[in-house]
Amino acid sequence: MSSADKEFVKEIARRDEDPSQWYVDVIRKAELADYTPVRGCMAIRPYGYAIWELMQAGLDRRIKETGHQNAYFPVFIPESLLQKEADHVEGFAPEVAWVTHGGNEELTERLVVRPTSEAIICAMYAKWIQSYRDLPVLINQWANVVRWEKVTRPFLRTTEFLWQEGHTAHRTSEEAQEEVMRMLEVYRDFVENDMAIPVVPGRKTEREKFAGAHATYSIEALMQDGKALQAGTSHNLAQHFARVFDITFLDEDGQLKYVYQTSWGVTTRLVGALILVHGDDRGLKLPPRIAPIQVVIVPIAPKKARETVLAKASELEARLRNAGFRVHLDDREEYSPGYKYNHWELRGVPLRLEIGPRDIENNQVVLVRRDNGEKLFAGIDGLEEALPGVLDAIQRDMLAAARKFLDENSRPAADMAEMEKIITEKRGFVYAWWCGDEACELEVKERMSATIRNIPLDQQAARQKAPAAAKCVHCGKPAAEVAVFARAY
RNA sequence: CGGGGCGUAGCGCAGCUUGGUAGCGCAUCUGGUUUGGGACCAGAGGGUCGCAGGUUCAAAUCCUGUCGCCCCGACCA
Repeated sequence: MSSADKEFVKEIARRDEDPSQWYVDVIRKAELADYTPVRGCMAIRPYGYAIWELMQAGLDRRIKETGHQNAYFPVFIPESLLQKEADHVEGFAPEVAWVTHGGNEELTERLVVRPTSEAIICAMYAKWIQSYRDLPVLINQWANVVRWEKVTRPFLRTTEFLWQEGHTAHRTSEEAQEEVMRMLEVYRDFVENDMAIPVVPGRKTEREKFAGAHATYSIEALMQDGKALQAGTSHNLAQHFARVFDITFLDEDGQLKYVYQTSWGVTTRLVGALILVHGDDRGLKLPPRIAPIQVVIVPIAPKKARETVLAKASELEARLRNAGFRVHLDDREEYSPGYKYNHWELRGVPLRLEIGPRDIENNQVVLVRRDNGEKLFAGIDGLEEALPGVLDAIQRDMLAAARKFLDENSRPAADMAEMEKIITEKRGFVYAWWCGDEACELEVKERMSATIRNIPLDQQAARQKAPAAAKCVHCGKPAAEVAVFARAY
Protein backbone atom coordinates (compact mmCIF):
# COMPACT_ATOMS: atom_id res chain seq x y z
CA MET A 1 0.00 0.00 0.00
CA SER A 2 1.38 3.38 -0.96
CA SER A 3 1.58 6.28 1.44
CA ALA A 4 -1.01 8.10 -0.63
CA ASP A 5 -3.45 5.27 -0.03
CA LYS A 6 -2.75 5.32 3.66
CA GLU A 7 -4.53 8.61 4.01
CA PHE A 8 -7.79 6.92 3.12
CA VAL A 9 -7.73 4.65 6.12
CA LYS A 10 -7.94 6.31 9.46
CA GLU A 11 -10.00 3.86 11.39
CA ILE A 12 -8.06 0.62 11.39
CA ALA A 13 -4.54 -0.46 12.27
CA ARG A 14 -2.17 -1.32 9.44
CA ARG A 15 -2.29 -5.00 8.74
CA ASP A 16 1.45 -5.43 8.42
CA GLU A 17 2.22 -3.45 11.56
CA ASP A 18 -0.28 -4.93 13.97
CA PRO A 19 -2.20 -7.79 12.37
CA SER A 20 -4.05 -8.66 15.53
CA GLN A 21 -5.27 -5.13 16.11
CA TRP A 22 -6.12 -4.91 12.45
CA TYR A 23 -8.33 -7.99 12.72
CA VAL A 24 -10.21 -6.63 15.72
CA ASP A 25 -10.51 -3.16 14.15
CA VAL A 26 -12.03 -4.58 10.97
CA ILE A 27 -14.59 -6.53 12.95
CA ARG A 28 -15.62 -3.57 15.04
CA LYS A 29 -15.42 -0.78 12.47
CA ALA A 30 -17.15 -2.81 9.78
CA GLU A 31 -19.78 -3.54 12.42
CA LEU A 32 -19.57 -7.30 12.08
CA ALA A 33 -19.50 -7.99 15.81
CA ASP A 34 -18.77 -6.42 19.16
CA TYR A 35 -17.64 -7.47 22.59
CA THR A 36 -20.29 -8.06 25.24
CA PRO A 37 -20.38 -8.12 29.04
CA VAL A 38 -19.91 -11.89 28.80
CA ARG A 39 -16.31 -13.02 28.62
CA GLY A 40 -15.46 -14.65 25.35
CA CYS A 41 -18.91 -14.08 23.90
CA MET A 42 -19.58 -11.62 21.11
CA ALA A 43 -22.68 -10.01 19.73
CA ILE A 44 -22.92 -10.54 16.00
CA ARG A 45 -24.23 -7.32 14.51
CA PRO A 46 -26.69 -7.15 11.61
CA TYR A 47 -24.05 -6.76 8.91
CA GLY A 48 -21.98 -9.65 10.25
CA TYR A 49 -25.05 -11.76 10.72
CA ALA A 50 -26.15 -11.03 7.16
CA ILE A 51 -22.87 -12.56 5.98
CA TRP A 52 -23.49 -15.61 8.14
CA GLU A 53 -27.04 -15.89 6.76
CA LEU A 54 -25.70 -15.93 3.21
CA MET A 55 -23.18 -18.57 4.23
CA GLN A 56 -25.97 -20.56 5.84
CA ALA A 57 -28.01 -20.29 2.65
CA GLY A 58 -25.15 -21.58 0.51
CA LEU A 59 -24.43 -24.45 2.87
CA ASP A 60 -28.03 -25.32 3.61
CA ARG A 61 -28.78 -25.64 -0.08
CA ARG A 62 -25.87 -28.00 -0.58
CA ILE A 63 -26.71 -30.00 2.53
CA LYS A 64 -30.26 -30.48 1.32
CA GLU A 65 -29.16 -31.25 -2.22
CA THR A 66 -27.17 -34.15 -0.81
CA GLY A 67 -30.28 -35.59 0.80
CA HIS A 68 -30.17 -34.25 4.33
CA GLN A 69 -32.97 -32.74 6.39
CA ASN A 70 -32.78 -30.19 9.15
CA ALA A 71 -33.92 -30.95 12.69
CA TYR A 72 -33.34 -29.59 16.15
CA PHE A 73 -32.12 -31.17 19.39
CA PRO A 74 -31.85 -29.83 22.96
CA VAL A 75 -29.18 -27.39 24.05
CA PHE A 76 -28.83 -29.38 27.32
CA ILE A 77 -27.30 -32.82 27.65
CA PRO A 78 -27.53 -34.91 30.83
CA GLU A 79 -24.11 -35.57 32.30
CA SER A 80 -24.55 -39.33 32.12
CA LEU A 81 -25.19 -39.16 28.39
CA LEU A 82 -22.06 -37.19 27.62
CA GLN A 83 -20.00 -39.61 29.66
CA LYS A 84 -20.97 -42.68 27.71
CA GLU A 85 -18.24 -42.41 25.12
CA ALA A 86 -14.92 -42.35 26.96
CA ASP A 87 -12.76 -40.49 24.43
CA HIS A 88 -15.57 -38.09 23.73
CA VAL A 89 -16.02 -37.02 27.34
CA GLU A 90 -12.29 -36.87 27.90
CA GLY A 91 -11.96 -34.56 24.92
CA PHE A 92 -14.73 -32.20 25.90
CA ALA A 93 -14.82 -32.33 29.70
CA PRO A 94 -12.33 -29.48 30.20
CA GLU A 95 -14.44 -27.12 28.17
CA VAL A 96 -18.06 -27.79 29.00
CA ALA A 97 -20.35 -25.37 30.80
CA TRP A 98 -22.45 -26.98 33.52
CA VAL A 99 -26.02 -26.30 34.53
CA THR A 100 -26.42 -27.26 38.17
CA HIS A 101 -29.59 -25.49 39.21
CA GLY A 102 -33.10 -24.99 37.90
CA GLY A 103 -34.38 -21.91 39.62
CA ASN A 104 -33.36 -22.33 43.23
CA GLU A 105 -33.31 -26.09 43.21
CA GLU A 106 -30.22 -28.12 42.63
CA LEU A 107 -30.64 -30.64 39.82
CA THR A 108 -30.43 -34.31 40.65
CA GLU A 109 -28.33 -34.72 37.53
CA ARG A 110 -26.17 -31.96 36.16
CA LEU A 111 -26.67 -30.86 32.55
CA VAL A 112 -23.99 -29.75 30.16
CA VAL A 113 -24.60 -27.01 27.66
CA ARG A 114 -23.86 -28.82 24.41
CA PRO A 115 -20.28 -28.48 23.17
CA THR A 116 -21.43 -30.67 20.26
CA SER A 117 -24.49 -32.85 19.92
CA GLU A 118 -23.30 -36.40 19.30
CA ALA A 119 -24.50 -37.61 22.70
CA ILE A 120 -28.01 -36.22 22.64
CA ILE A 121 -28.55 -37.10 19.01
CA CYS A 122 -27.28 -40.63 19.48
CA ALA A 123 -29.73 -41.06 22.35
CA MET A 124 -32.53 -40.21 19.95
CA TYR A 125 -31.19 -42.30 17.08
CA ALA A 126 -31.24 -45.31 19.39
CA LYS A 127 -35.03 -44.83 19.63
CA TRP A 128 -35.63 -44.01 15.99
CA ILE A 129 -33.61 -46.70 14.31
CA GLN A 130 -34.95 -50.28 14.32
CA SER A 131 -34.50 -51.69 10.85
CA TYR A 132 -32.13 -51.44 7.94
CA ARG A 133 -35.15 -49.87 6.25
CA ASP A 134 -34.75 -46.88 8.61
CA LEU A 135 -31.29 -46.21 7.25
CA PRO A 136 -29.60 -44.05 6.33
CA VAL A 137 -30.58 -41.28 8.73
CA LEU A 138 -29.37 -38.01 7.27
CA ILE A 139 -29.98 -35.11 9.64
CA ASN A 140 -28.42 -31.68 9.99
CA GLN A 141 -28.85 -29.18 12.79
CA TRP A 142 -28.23 -25.42 12.83
CA ALA A 143 -27.44 -24.51 16.40
CA ASN A 144 -25.34 -22.70 18.93
CA VAL A 145 -22.79 -24.57 21.02
CA VAL A 146 -20.67 -23.61 24.00
CA ARG A 147 -17.08 -24.47 24.69
CA TRP A 148 -15.39 -22.90 27.68
CA GLU A 149 -12.27 -21.74 25.89
CA LYS A 150 -9.44 -20.16 27.77
CA VAL A 151 -8.39 -17.85 25.03
CA THR A 152 -11.00 -16.36 22.74
CA ARG A 153 -10.99 -14.17 19.65
CA PRO A 154 -14.03 -12.83 17.81
CA PHE A 155 -15.29 -15.39 15.27
CA LEU A 156 -12.10 -17.48 15.38
CA ARG A 157 -12.70 -18.86 18.84
CA THR A 158 -15.58 -17.72 21.00
CA THR A 159 -17.15 -19.34 24.02
CA GLU A 160 -20.49 -19.60 22.27
CA PHE A 161 -20.56 -20.04 18.53
CA LEU A 162 -23.01 -20.85 15.76
CA TRP A 163 -22.60 -23.77 13.47
CA GLN A 164 -24.22 -26.54 11.54
CA GLU A 165 -23.65 -30.11 12.60
CA GLY A 166 -24.65 -33.04 10.45
CA HIS A 167 -25.24 -36.40 12.09
CA THR A 168 -25.84 -39.44 9.98
CA ALA A 169 -26.31 -43.16 10.57
CA HIS A 170 -25.60 -45.82 7.97
CA ARG A 171 -25.91 -49.51 7.40
CA THR A 172 -22.36 -50.13 6.33
CA SER A 173 -18.90 -48.82 6.99
CA GLU A 174 -18.42 -48.10 3.30
CA GLU A 175 -21.57 -46.05 3.13
CA ALA A 176 -20.51 -44.01 6.16
CA GLN A 177 -17.10 -43.35 4.68
CA GLU A 178 -18.71 -42.21 1.43
CA GLU A 179 -20.84 -39.79 3.42
CA VAL A 180 -17.80 -38.43 5.23
CA MET A 181 -16.05 -37.72 1.96
CA ARG A 182 -19.18 -36.38 0.29
CA MET A 183 -19.62 -33.75 2.99
CA LEU A 184 -15.96 -32.83 3.00
CA GLU A 185 -16.36 -32.16 -0.69
CA VAL A 186 -19.49 -30.10 -0.02
CA TYR A 187 -17.44 -27.96 2.33
CA ARG A 188 -14.60 -27.62 -0.13
CA ASP A 189 -17.01 -26.61 -2.86
CA PHE A 190 -18.74 -24.05 -0.65
CA VAL A 191 -15.64 -22.51 0.86
CA GLU A 192 -13.79 -22.28 -2.45
CA ASN A 193 -16.62 -21.26 -4.73
CA ASP A 194 -18.78 -19.10 -2.48
CA MET A 195 -16.19 -17.75 -0.06
CA ALA A 196 -13.30 -17.67 -2.55
CA ILE A 197 -11.02 -19.38 -0.05
CA PRO A 198 -8.89 -22.20 -1.42
CA VAL A 199 -8.44 -25.17 0.90
CA VAL A 200 -6.50 -28.38 1.27
CA PRO A 201 -8.74 -31.37 2.01
CA GLY A 202 -7.12 -34.11 4.00
CA ARG A 203 -7.17 -36.56 6.89
CA LYS A 204 -6.32 -35.56 10.44
CA THR A 205 -3.71 -37.49 12.40
CA GLU A 206 -4.70 -39.63 15.38
CA ARG A 207 -3.53 -36.85 17.66
CA GLU A 208 -5.61 -34.18 15.99
CA LYS A 209 -8.78 -36.08 15.28
CA PHE A 210 -12.17 -35.42 16.89
CA ALA A 211 -12.70 -36.84 20.39
CA GLY A 212 -14.45 -40.14 19.85
CA ALA A 213 -14.01 -40.35 16.11
CA HIS A 214 -12.58 -43.23 14.13
CA ALA A 215 -11.18 -40.78 11.60
CA THR A 216 -11.43 -37.06 11.02
CA TYR A 217 -11.07 -35.19 7.75
CA SER A 218 -10.67 -31.45 7.37
CA ILE A 219 -10.32 -28.66 4.89
CA GLU A 220 -7.45 -26.38 5.83
CA ALA A 221 -7.14 -22.78 4.71
CA LEU A 222 -4.15 -20.46 4.89
CA MET A 223 -4.54 -16.98 6.34
CA GLN A 224 -2.59 -13.99 5.03
CA ASP A 225 -0.43 -13.96 8.15
CA GLY A 226 0.77 -17.45 7.27
CA LYS A 227 -1.21 -19.31 9.89
CA ALA A 228 -3.50 -22.19 9.05
CA LEU A 229 -7.16 -22.32 9.90
CA GLN A 230 -9.29 -25.44 10.01
CA ALA A 231 -12.28 -24.41 7.96
CA GLY A 232 -14.45 -27.51 8.23
CA THR A 233 -14.39 -31.05 9.56
CA SER A 234 -16.04 -34.33 8.65
CA HIS A 235 -15.80 -37.29 10.99
CA ASN A 236 -16.17 -41.00 10.50
CA LEU A 237 -17.43 -42.16 13.90
CA ALA A 238 -17.55 -45.81 12.85
CA GLN A 239 -19.49 -47.74 15.51
CA HIS A 240 -17.92 -46.01 18.52
CA PHE A 241 -21.05 -44.13 19.50
CA ALA A 242 -23.46 -46.78 18.24
CA ARG A 243 -22.00 -49.28 20.66
CA VAL A 244 -22.23 -47.12 23.76
CA PHE A 245 -25.60 -45.62 22.86
CA ASP A 246 -26.89 -48.94 21.63
CA ILE A 247 -27.97 -47.79 18.20
CA THR A 248 -28.85 -51.08 16.57
CA PHE A 249 -30.88 -52.21 13.60
CA LEU A 250 -32.12 -55.53 12.31
CA ASP A 251 -30.42 -56.13 8.99
CA GLU A 252 -31.79 -57.91 5.96
CA ASP A 253 -30.02 -61.07 7.05
CA GLY A 254 -31.83 -61.13 10.38
CA GLN A 255 -28.78 -60.06 12.36
CA LEU A 256 -28.89 -57.25 14.93
CA LYS A 257 -26.12 -54.78 14.01
CA TYR A 258 -24.71 -51.45 15.11
CA VAL A 259 -25.02 -48.51 12.74
CA TYR A 260 -22.04 -46.65 11.32
CA GLN A 261 -22.14 -42.93 11.94
CA THR A 262 -20.70 -39.70 10.71
CA SER A 263 -20.76 -36.11 11.88
CA TRP A 264 -19.57 -32.96 10.17
CA GLY A 265 -19.66 -29.25 10.80
CA VAL A 266 -18.62 -25.73 9.96
CA THR A 267 -18.93 -22.71 12.19
CA THR A 268 -19.06 -18.93 12.39
CA ARG A 269 -15.29 -19.24 12.49
CA LEU A 270 -15.55 -19.11 8.71
CA VAL A 271 -16.42 -15.43 9.03
CA GLY A 272 -13.03 -14.96 10.66
CA ALA A 273 -11.42 -16.79 7.76
CA LEU A 274 -13.12 -14.41 5.37
CA ILE A 275 -11.53 -11.44 7.10
CA LEU A 276 -8.09 -13.01 7.42
CA VAL A 277 -7.92 -14.32 3.85
CA HIS A 278 -9.32 -11.40 1.89
CA GLY A 279 -9.03 -8.32 4.08
CA ASP A 280 -6.59 -5.50 3.40
CA ASP A 281 -5.53 -2.17 4.88
CA ARG A 282 -8.80 -0.63 3.83
CA GLY A 283 -10.79 -3.26 5.66
CA LEU A 284 -13.02 -6.11 4.70
CA LYS A 285 -13.19 -7.49 1.19
CA LEU A 286 -16.17 -9.70 0.46
CA PRO A 287 -16.69 -12.11 -2.41
CA PRO A 288 -19.93 -11.20 -4.22
CA ARG A 289 -21.67 -14.49 -3.45
CA ILE A 290 -21.73 -13.88 0.27
CA ALA A 291 -21.74 -10.08 0.30
CA PRO A 292 -24.88 -8.69 1.97
CA ILE A 293 -24.51 -5.70 -0.33
CA GLN A 294 -23.06 -6.59 -3.73
CA VAL A 295 -23.38 -3.16 -5.27
CA VAL A 296 -23.46 0.13 -3.43
CA ILE A 297 -24.67 3.13 -5.38
CA VAL A 298 -22.97 6.41 -4.47
CA PRO A 299 -24.65 9.38 -6.11
CA ILE A 300 -22.50 12.41 -6.85
CA ALA A 301 -25.11 15.06 -6.30
CA PRO A 302 -23.99 18.68 -6.46
CA LYS A 303 -26.73 21.13 -5.61
CA LYS A 304 -27.55 22.12 -9.15
CA ALA A 305 -28.05 18.52 -10.27
CA ARG A 306 -29.29 17.03 -7.00
CA GLU A 307 -32.81 16.07 -8.10
CA THR A 308 -31.73 14.64 -11.42
CA VAL A 309 -28.94 12.54 -9.97
CA LEU A 310 -30.90 11.19 -7.01
CA ALA A 311 -33.84 10.30 -9.23
CA LYS A 312 -31.55 8.42 -11.59
CA ALA A 313 -29.73 6.69 -8.74
CA SER A 314 -33.00 5.65 -7.19
CA GLU A 315 -34.24 4.34 -10.51
CA LEU A 316 -31.03 2.32 -10.91
CA GLU A 317 -31.39 0.90 -7.44
CA ALA A 318 -34.90 -0.32 -8.19
CA ARG A 319 -33.84 -1.78 -11.52
CA LEU A 320 -30.92 -3.67 -10.03
CA ARG A 321 -32.94 -4.92 -7.09
CA ASN A 322 -35.60 -6.23 -9.45
CA ALA A 323 -32.88 -7.94 -11.42
CA GLY A 324 -31.90 -9.84 -8.28
CA PHE A 325 -28.82 -7.96 -7.12
CA ARG A 326 -28.25 -7.12 -3.47
CA VAL A 327 -27.98 -3.37 -3.89
CA HIS A 328 -27.88 -0.39 -1.58
CA LEU A 329 -28.27 3.28 -2.42
CA ASP A 330 -26.28 5.52 -0.10
CA ASP A 331 -28.23 8.74 -0.53
CA ARG A 332 -27.21 10.28 2.78
CA GLU A 333 -26.82 14.00 2.25
CA GLU A 334 -24.57 14.69 5.17
CA TYR A 335 -21.62 12.72 3.86
CA SER A 336 -19.33 13.44 0.96
CA PRO A 337 -18.76 10.89 -1.79
CA GLY A 338 -15.21 10.33 -0.58
CA TYR A 339 -16.42 9.50 2.88
CA LYS A 340 -18.86 6.99 1.45
CA TYR A 341 -16.17 5.33 -0.66
CA ASN A 342 -14.15 4.64 2.46
CA HIS A 343 -17.20 3.65 4.45
CA TRP A 344 -18.23 0.93 2.01
CA GLU A 345 -14.71 -0.21 1.25
CA LEU A 346 -14.21 -0.82 4.96
CA ARG A 347 -17.33 -2.99 4.84
CA GLY A 348 -16.05 -4.94 1.89
CA VAL A 349 -18.78 -4.21 -0.65
CA PRO A 350 -17.46 -5.83 -3.85
CA LEU A 351 -18.63 -3.22 -6.32
CA ARG A 352 -19.26 0.51 -6.07
CA LEU A 353 -21.43 2.25 -8.61
CA GLU A 354 -20.91 6.00 -8.92
CA ILE A 355 -23.36 8.15 -10.78
CA GLY A 356 -23.04 11.90 -11.21
CA PRO A 357 -24.07 14.67 -13.59
CA ARG A 358 -21.29 13.87 -16.07
CA ASP A 359 -22.30 10.20 -16.12
CA ILE A 360 -25.91 11.02 -16.75
CA GLU A 361 -24.89 13.22 -19.68
CA ASN A 362 -22.97 10.29 -21.11
CA ASN A 363 -25.65 7.75 -20.18
CA GLN A 364 -23.12 5.73 -18.19
CA VAL A 365 -22.04 4.86 -14.66
CA VAL A 366 -18.66 4.38 -13.05
CA LEU A 367 -17.95 0.99 -11.50
CA VAL A 368 -15.11 0.47 -9.06
CA ARG A 369 -14.04 -2.98 -7.95
CA ARG A 370 -13.23 -3.45 -4.28
CA ASP A 371 -10.90 -6.37 -4.89
CA ASN A 372 -8.39 -4.62 -7.15
CA GLY A 373 -9.52 -0.98 -7.33
CA GLU A 374 -10.13 -1.21 -11.05
CA LYS A 375 -12.40 1.49 -12.44
CA LEU A 376 -14.77 0.66 -15.29
CA PHE A 377 -17.47 2.46 -17.21
CA ALA A 378 -20.77 0.85 -18.10
CA GLY A 379 -23.76 2.06 -20.06
CA ILE A 380 -26.88 2.75 -18.04
CA ASP A 381 -28.93 0.84 -20.58
CA GLY A 382 -28.42 -2.86 -20.13
CA LEU A 383 -26.60 -2.48 -16.84
CA GLU A 384 -28.38 -5.55 -15.50
CA GLU A 385 -26.78 -7.60 -18.22
CA ALA A 386 -23.31 -6.19 -17.61
CA LEU A 387 -23.13 -6.59 -13.84
CA PRO A 388 -23.13 -10.39 -13.51
CA GLY A 389 -19.96 -10.53 -15.58
CA VAL A 390 -18.24 -8.01 -13.34
CA LEU A 391 -19.34 -9.71 -10.12
CA ASP A 392 -18.31 -13.10 -11.47
CA ALA A 393 -14.92 -11.69 -12.39
CA ILE A 394 -14.49 -10.35 -8.86
CA GLN A 395 -15.49 -13.70 -7.37
CA ARG A 396 -13.12 -15.54 -9.67
CA ASP A 397 -10.21 -13.13 -9.23
CA MET A 398 -10.53 -13.20 -5.45
CA LEU A 399 -10.28 -16.98 -5.43
CA ALA A 400 -7.37 -16.82 -7.86
CA ALA A 401 -5.54 -14.29 -5.72
CA ALA A 402 -6.06 -16.36 -2.59
CA ARG A 403 -4.93 -19.48 -4.42
CA LYS A 404 -1.82 -17.73 -5.65
CA PHE A 405 -1.02 -16.79 -2.06
CA LEU A 406 -1.63 -20.35 -0.94
CA ASP A 407 0.63 -21.76 -3.64
CA GLU A 408 3.39 -19.24 -2.99
CA ASN A 409 3.28 -20.08 0.68
CA SER A 410 3.37 -23.83 0.32
CA ARG A 411 6.96 -25.02 0.66
CA PRO A 412 8.80 -28.31 0.89
CA ALA A 413 10.94 -29.29 3.87
CA ALA A 414 13.25 -32.31 3.86
CA ASP A 415 14.41 -32.12 7.45
CA MET A 416 13.79 -30.41 10.76
CA ALA A 417 16.21 -27.56 10.06
CA GLU A 418 14.47 -26.67 6.82
CA MET A 419 11.08 -26.95 8.45
CA GLU A 420 12.07 -24.74 11.35
CA LYS A 421 13.50 -22.10 9.06
CA ILE A 422 10.30 -21.93 7.05
CA ILE A 423 7.98 -22.03 10.05
CA THR A 424 9.80 -19.31 11.93
CA GLU A 425 10.75 -17.04 9.04
CA LYS A 426 7.97 -17.42 6.52
CA ARG A 427 5.22 -19.53 8.06
CA GLY A 428 2.67 -20.87 5.55
CA PHE A 429 2.10 -24.53 4.69
CA VAL A 430 5.06 -26.87 4.83
CA TYR A 431 4.84 -30.05 2.79
CA ALA A 432 6.95 -32.77 4.35
CA TRP A 433 7.10 -36.53 4.45
CA TRP A 434 5.88 -38.13 7.66
CA CYS A 435 6.48 -41.71 8.77
CA GLY A 436 3.23 -41.85 10.71
CA ASP A 437 4.86 -41.99 14.12
CA GLU A 438 3.21 -39.72 16.68
CA ALA A 439 6.57 -39.06 18.29
CA CYS A 440 7.82 -37.33 15.13
CA GLU A 441 4.66 -35.26 14.90
CA LEU A 442 5.04 -34.24 18.54
CA GLU A 443 8.69 -33.31 18.14
CA VAL A 444 7.83 -30.82 15.40
CA LYS A 445 5.16 -29.36 17.56
CA GLU A 446 7.45 -28.95 20.54
CA ARG A 447 10.34 -27.50 18.60
CA MET A 448 8.44 -25.04 16.42
CA SER A 449 4.81 -25.16 17.57
CA ALA A 450 3.65 -26.30 14.17
CA THR A 451 1.21 -29.16 13.84
CA ILE A 452 0.19 -31.50 11.07
CA ARG A 453 -2.85 -29.75 9.67
CA ASN A 454 -3.77 -32.78 7.66
CA ILE A 455 -2.54 -35.44 5.30
CA PRO A 456 -3.81 -34.25 1.92
CA LEU A 457 -6.20 -36.59 0.16
CA ASP A 458 -4.56 -35.72 -3.11
CA GLN A 459 -1.20 -37.27 -2.32
CA GLN A 460 -0.09 -37.03 -5.90
CA ALA A 461 -0.36 -33.25 -5.79
CA ALA A 462 1.12 -33.17 -2.30
CA ARG A 463 4.20 -35.07 -3.41
CA GLN A 464 4.92 -32.49 -6.05
CA LYS A 465 5.10 -29.89 -3.32
CA ALA A 466 7.23 -32.09 -1.05
CA PRO A 467 10.91 -33.09 -1.27
CA ALA A 468 11.67 -35.88 -3.71
CA ALA A 469 13.08 -38.31 -1.16
CA ALA A 470 10.32 -40.08 0.76
CA LYS A 471 11.91 -39.78 4.18
CA CYS A 472 10.29 -38.63 7.39
CA VAL A 473 11.05 -35.00 8.12
CA HIS A 474 12.03 -35.86 11.69
CA CYS A 475 13.39 -39.41 11.96
CA GLY A 476 14.51 -39.82 8.37
CA LYS A 477 12.98 -43.27 8.09
CA PRO A 478 11.07 -44.22 4.93
CA ALA A 479 7.71 -42.47 4.85
CA ALA A 480 4.58 -43.28 2.88
CA GLU A 481 2.70 -40.03 3.18
CA VAL A 482 3.15 -36.31 2.72
CA ALA A 483 1.65 -34.16 5.47
CA VAL A 484 0.97 -30.44 5.64
CA PHE A 485 2.55 -28.77 8.65
CA ALA A 486 1.75 -25.26 9.84
CA ARG A 487 1.18 -23.04 12.78
CA ALA A 488 -2.53 -22.82 13.27
CA TYR A 489 -5.22 -20.68 14.79
C1' C B 1 -3.78 -21.85 32.64
C1' G B 2 1.56 -19.50 32.90
C1' G B 3 4.61 -14.80 31.20
C1' G B 4 3.95 -9.63 29.47
C1' G B 5 0.94 -5.21 28.23
C1' C B 6 -3.49 -2.17 28.50
C1' G B 7 -8.46 -0.39 30.82
C1' U B 8 -9.87 7.81 31.29
C1' A B 9 -16.61 10.46 26.49
C1' G B 10 -18.78 6.26 20.78
C1' C B 11 -13.25 5.69 18.76
C1' G B 12 -7.97 7.05 19.41
C1' C B 13 -5.22 9.16 23.26
C1' A B 14 -2.93 12.89 27.15
C1' G B 15 -3.12 13.59 32.42
C1' C B 16 -0.75 9.32 36.91
C1' U B 17 6.10 9.78 38.25
C1' U B 18 5.36 14.57 42.31
C1' G B 19 -2.72 13.33 45.07
C1' G B 20 -5.87 19.40 44.95
C1' U B 21 -12.66 21.29 40.53
C1' A B 22 -11.09 15.70 34.05
C1' G B 23 -8.62 17.44 28.94
C1' C B 24 -7.32 16.90 23.36
C1' G B 25 -8.39 14.97 18.31
C1' C B 26 -12.07 12.43 15.61
C1' A B 27 -17.14 11.07 15.92
C1' U B 28 -22.26 12.85 17.64
C1' C B 29 -26.26 16.94 17.87
C1' U B 30 -28.15 22.10 16.01
C1' G B 31 -27.90 26.02 12.19
C1' G B 32 -25.79 27.53 7.65
C1' U B 33 -22.72 26.82 3.38
C1' U B 34 -21.15 22.17 0.63
C1' U B 35 -20.80 17.12 -2.57
C1' G B 36 -16.30 13.07 -8.79
C1' G B 37 -11.50 9.96 -2.74
C1' G B 38 -12.79 10.90 4.52
C1' A B 39 -15.92 19.26 3.18
C1' C B 40 -16.11 24.10 5.99
C1' C B 41 -17.80 27.80 9.68
C1' A B 42 -20.38 28.75 14.26
C1' G B 43 -22.53 26.72 18.51
C1' A B 44 -23.86 22.46 21.77
C1' G B 45 -24.23 17.77 24.35
C1' G B 46 -21.59 13.64 26.37
C1' G B 47 -17.12 10.71 31.25
C1' U B 48 -19.25 8.44 39.42
C1' C B 49 -11.42 7.80 35.01
C1' G B 50 -13.24 -1.03 34.33
C1' C B 51 -15.13 -2.60 39.29
C1' A B 52 -14.54 -3.18 44.78
C1' G B 53 -11.99 -2.13 49.06
C1' G B 54 -8.04 0.73 51.55
C1' U B 55 -4.67 5.15 52.71
C1' U B 56 -5.81 10.55 52.95
C1' C B 57 -8.82 16.67 54.75
C1' A B 58 -8.73 15.29 49.45
C1' A B 59 -7.61 9.61 44.75
C1' A B 60 -7.96 9.11 37.47
C1' U B 61 -3.21 9.63 40.24
C1' C B 62 -0.76 5.86 45.94
C1' C B 63 -1.83 0.50 48.00
C1' U B 64 -4.64 -4.32 47.78
C1' G B 65 -7.99 -7.31 45.36
C1' U B 66 -11.00 -8.35 41.24
C1' C B 67 -13.05 -8.30 36.16
C1' G B 68 -12.21 -7.54 31.00
C1' C B 69 -9.34 -6.95 26.50
C1' C B 70 -4.64 -7.55 23.62
C1' C B 71 0.20 -10.13 22.82
C1' C B 72 3.51 -14.61 23.54
C1' G B 73 3.25 -19.83 25.08
C1' A B 74 0.31 -24.79 26.76
C1' C B 75 -5.36 -26.89 25.21
C1' C B 76 -9.46 -26.50 21.18
C1' A B 77 -13.91 -25.26 15.56
